[in-house]
Amino acid sequence: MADPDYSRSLAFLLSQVGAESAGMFARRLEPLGISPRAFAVLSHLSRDDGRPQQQLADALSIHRNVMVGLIDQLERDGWVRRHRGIADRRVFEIRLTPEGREIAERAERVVPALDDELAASLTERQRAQLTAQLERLARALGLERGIHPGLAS
Amino acid sequence: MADPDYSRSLAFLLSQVGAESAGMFARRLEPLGISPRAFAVLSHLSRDDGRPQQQLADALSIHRNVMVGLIDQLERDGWVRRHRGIADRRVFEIRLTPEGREIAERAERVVPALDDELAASLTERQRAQLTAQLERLARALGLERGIHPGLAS
DNA sequence: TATTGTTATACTCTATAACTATA
DNA sequence: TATAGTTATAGAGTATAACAATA
Repeated sequence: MADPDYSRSLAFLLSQVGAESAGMFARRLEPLGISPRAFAVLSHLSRDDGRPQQQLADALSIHRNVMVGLIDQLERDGWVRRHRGIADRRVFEIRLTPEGREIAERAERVVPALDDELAASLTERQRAQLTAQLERLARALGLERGIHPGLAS
Repeated sequence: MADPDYSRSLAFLLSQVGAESAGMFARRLEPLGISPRAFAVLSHLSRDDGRPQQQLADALSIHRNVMVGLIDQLERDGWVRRHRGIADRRVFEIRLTPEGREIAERAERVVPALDDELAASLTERQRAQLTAQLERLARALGLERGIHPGLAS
């Protein structure tokens, strides 16, 4: 039987390769005991520590109800702690622990390693072209830097 | 606050743009009343009608237990029918109805239309390069033509 | 014994709404 | 009244195992 017509389509290839890339990323995070969503939170905090839960949820397009369980898990793992806000006593500021900062750094090293692995079949020039075109595409589609639609809820 | 380092990574961009492409595809199928999985089944049948459920499941990497509900729905919609196999009376051969063949053709037209929309911000040359590199990447990653890892179960 | 299709069960996710404490 | 965080509930989806019919 012939290959389906759509198997060479841009939409299908983007979706197919993207799902595989997301899967590879999740599998490489698994030994560290963190989910892709937990990665997003840890990485965000490592650049901007002490954000309230609500702001974290907004920034990552994750529903605040879901954020509760995420932070619960990260707190259980000892990577973040909730600190009651002083100016506004309704909020919990989320701060990385030293262990949390370390796991965030380890997790972020997964990204360039995976990039190299993904690009192994491409020349340096092809890799740079592909990255640039994907970024142009992301902007044209209205996707924001660092916000993954697959994590939204 | 600065953009995260990973926002320009190949892995992140592939995953980000891929998830958006998959979402756009699903939203464009929705008015036709079919899910991405139903699309995969209909499209497969339009090229190779009358396959048993088990072979459909294998070909699309969808678990046979899930295939039962999928075929139930397609049958309820009037787009396929189960025919008891003659040579092997255990199997149900799945055949498109005339209405099913028509909806399959309409659904398949969604793909080139979405491709054009996705590529609107690229030159013809860039689009061809991007498609070629994604296809090379898909083969290098061991992905098979027309098999979407996100549909697997 | 193995395979096809099916069903039942439990488990995970998620969406929605409602609650509390603060503002 | 509105907002931050939380909890409860129900619904969708999925994985696992087991079943009947046939090979």
